[in-house]
Amino acid sequence: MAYWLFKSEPTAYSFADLLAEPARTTGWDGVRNYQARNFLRDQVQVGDGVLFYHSSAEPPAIVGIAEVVRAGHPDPTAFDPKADHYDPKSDRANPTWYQVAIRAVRAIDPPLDLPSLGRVPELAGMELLRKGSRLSVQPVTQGQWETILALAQSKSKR
DNA sequence: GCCAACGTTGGC
DNA sequence: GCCAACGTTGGC
Repeated sequence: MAYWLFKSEPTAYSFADLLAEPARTTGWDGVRNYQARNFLRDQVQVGDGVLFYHSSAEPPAIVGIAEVVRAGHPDPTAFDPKADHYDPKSDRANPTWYQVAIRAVRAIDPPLDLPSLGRVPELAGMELLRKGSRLSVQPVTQGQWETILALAQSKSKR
């Protein structure tokens, strides 16, 4: 059991979009960075926890929790000439790009915005908070995961 | 819109 | 293998 943070620009694909999917599930396609690809292909497992993060948002924030429902498998959009992230160099016999499938668990409301996360001592050292961090699939430690869930719980409006 | 911090490409 | 040029990400 491991934990991850997945980034998405909400104008491209938001947590609300995930909640609106059939079975609240989608293939996490379009990842075209080798370090992120390696995590998706080799390490992300069914049952792992996912923090859903909105980048280039106002403010950038962790907005939901998801779980992995299918481990790494080839990303079909890499083979589709009409897809945004089509990669003519990838082929089905030896795929370059991988995806996993995730299912929404619940929204974090209010979201945990980036400036606030930066003030949490327990999260010092989190990859998301590192200056220049661009990795779109990043590992989260169990301690970071528990801290974030506790923050979400304590601020939750019900 | 700016720009820092990357990652990728390609000449050599 | 080096590294300059270029492209991208993403906070501000």
